[in-house]
Amino acid sequence: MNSEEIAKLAGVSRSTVSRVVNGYTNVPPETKERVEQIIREYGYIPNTSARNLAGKPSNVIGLFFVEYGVLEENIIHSSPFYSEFLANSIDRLKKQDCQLVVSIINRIEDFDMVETAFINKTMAGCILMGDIVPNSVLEKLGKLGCPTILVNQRSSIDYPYIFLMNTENYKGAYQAVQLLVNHGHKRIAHITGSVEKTSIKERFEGYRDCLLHNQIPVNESYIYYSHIHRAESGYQAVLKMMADNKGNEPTAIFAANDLLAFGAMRGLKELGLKIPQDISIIGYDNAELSQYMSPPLTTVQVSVEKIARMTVDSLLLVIRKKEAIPVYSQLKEFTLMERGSVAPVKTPG
Amino acid sequence: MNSEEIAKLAGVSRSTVSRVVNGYTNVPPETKERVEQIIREYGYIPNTSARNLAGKPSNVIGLFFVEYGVLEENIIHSSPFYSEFLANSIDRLKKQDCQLVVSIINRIEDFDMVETAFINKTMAGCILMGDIVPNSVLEKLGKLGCPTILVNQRSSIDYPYIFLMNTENYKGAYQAVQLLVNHGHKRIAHITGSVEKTSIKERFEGYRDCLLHNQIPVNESYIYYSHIHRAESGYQAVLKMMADNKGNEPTAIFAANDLLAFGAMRGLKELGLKIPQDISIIGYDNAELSQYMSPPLTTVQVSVEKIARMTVDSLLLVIRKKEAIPVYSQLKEFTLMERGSVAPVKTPG
DNA sequence: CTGAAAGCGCTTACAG
DNA sequence: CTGAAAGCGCTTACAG
Repeated sequence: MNSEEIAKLAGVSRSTVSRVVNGYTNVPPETKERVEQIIREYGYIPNTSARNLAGKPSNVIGLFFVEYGVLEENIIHSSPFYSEFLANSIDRLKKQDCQLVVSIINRIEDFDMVETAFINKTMAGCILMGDIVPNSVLEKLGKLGCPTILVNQRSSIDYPYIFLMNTENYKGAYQAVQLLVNHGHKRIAHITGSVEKTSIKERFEGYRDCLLHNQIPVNESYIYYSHIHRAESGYQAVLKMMADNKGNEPTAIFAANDLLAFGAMRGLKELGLKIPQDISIIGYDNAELSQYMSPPLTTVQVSVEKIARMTVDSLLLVIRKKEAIPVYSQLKEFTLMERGSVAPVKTPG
Repeated sequence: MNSEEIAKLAGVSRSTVSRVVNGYTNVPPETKERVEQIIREYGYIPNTSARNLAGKPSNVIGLFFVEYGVLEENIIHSSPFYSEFLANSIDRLKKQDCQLVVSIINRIEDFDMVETAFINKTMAGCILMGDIVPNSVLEKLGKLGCPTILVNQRSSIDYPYIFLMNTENYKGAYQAVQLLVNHGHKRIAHITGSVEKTSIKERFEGYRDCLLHNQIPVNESYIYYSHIHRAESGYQAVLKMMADNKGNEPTAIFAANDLLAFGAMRGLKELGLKIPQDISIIGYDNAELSQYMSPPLTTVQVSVEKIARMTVDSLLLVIRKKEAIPVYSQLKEFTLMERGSVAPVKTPG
């Protein structure tokens, strides 16, 4: 069943069929009605490849998770943020009759997929998140005019179709650490993650600046760098941290995300420490399970649903209007979810 | 840059360019070399829409998560199984130069997407998982000849391009419950999930049969049905279960998945019960976090990586060979991960 | 308001 | 081994 057959059945030309399919206004109501009737009756579906080839824009969006060199691990698990973002994007796109192609970028060469898809007109635009996207890639995308939204990235690149969409990682982290300070903590450790991720870097900066503004020196031996954002890393971090600082152990920990915090909690318990009596801990992301830990984890919540919606809607707007519309670029809201994992310091100083 | 230009540059016809692009053998090495050189030099990328339109099969696979009527909740979170399956599928497909379109099916009508995409030749085949796919849909897909793999579903539908790929839910559950029985438990409760999911139903059957084979009566008031597979449901289930069975509380719980178990553990703790001293609990899936709970959760592990790989590879094979090849249909392996959440019953009987 | 025709960029018999 | 040509199914100026 193709447009030609529909045309014959309706007694019109393919041009007219095309006009009603595309909702053009210059078709008299009766003609339109008749054609639509036939289309429904015969279940005609316009061929996507033919439409694309003839110049219609694609209705597929690409979502690419960037994580360099970690082939066995998988970014989609590295934080609930990613899988939630994915799920929410799909929901949002479905409502707009768009499709989502998902892939993972492990090496710089993998970015070729993105360009290829756009050149091919097989993809109308894309969302990039995770590790830092190099400028060289952004420049290519920018020159191609590929509508692109970078989630939680910084970039000085200035192309009309490339946008940033960020959450308040710095402030969220700052406020989390301030809570610990307010409880009298001074020996506050930080389990940070991959420096390839802007969100993680910003959380680190929030931690550092909060300490400094409170006249608390930043102690390098209280900072543990884990490259993989999984519970196991948090677990290892805590064991190492406590061994390295015998007699001068931190009294509180700020973990760059909940998964790291979960692992850390397990480590602390194994060391015989009680949370929060002996040591306080705060995570980040408000993973669903954070409230099911013992004790429930204090953490920072960001509305993933909202950021996903803003991202998808903005991208679609840019794609459809074919112009560089100002895009919401930051979700300012976040909430410090105070639960049971933070308590006043036992022995101040 | 199109095949015509490449042809001119290489001094051949478009036909020949097409032949080398498609790796046909009837091109002399020197010609082939020359054309490939030009292609590389100019970065020529064959247009996907044109290829599809001209009859080349698409290289995109659809992955559809089926979950009826739960628009706010999201299946991708309902179990780590789904997000892990997704991540592993992407990895596997990337290696084969294929793309993955992901969507969520909430209503029967949404299945139209699947058909449309296949009719359009925009999708070469699909993977369906989650809630039960109705026969009417399978019949349509079967008649269209759409290569389809159903993960963890039962079906009597017999079409040459429709396959099942299952894990051993029945045996896994049976063995989990047997472990409890071996520890002397008789009052064994079950927190089950959506009956729309075959995997959950099979786990229920494994639970039931294990009890029966051990001459333990199946007590309806020990069975709690939760429709949403989240920690919150497990939490609620346990509170209700304990209230409903005052004086005759279960001494062990088998939860249909880890998320439910996590919630249940929290509920038990709030009720002042010690795990495993007062009550034992087993989950299912071996979620990454299960070993970070206190105590670490005993659970059943299935290799998601393996099932994803088998599924993707089989589907690709069917698509490429264009024939109904026998497909691995069941992953027999599973492992009971014994951790700290199970202990002998305190007061037998 | 509407149709004939060109064009999108490929693939694939077909003929040589 | 290779090219000319038809065809895949649309869209869109263009002319009327």
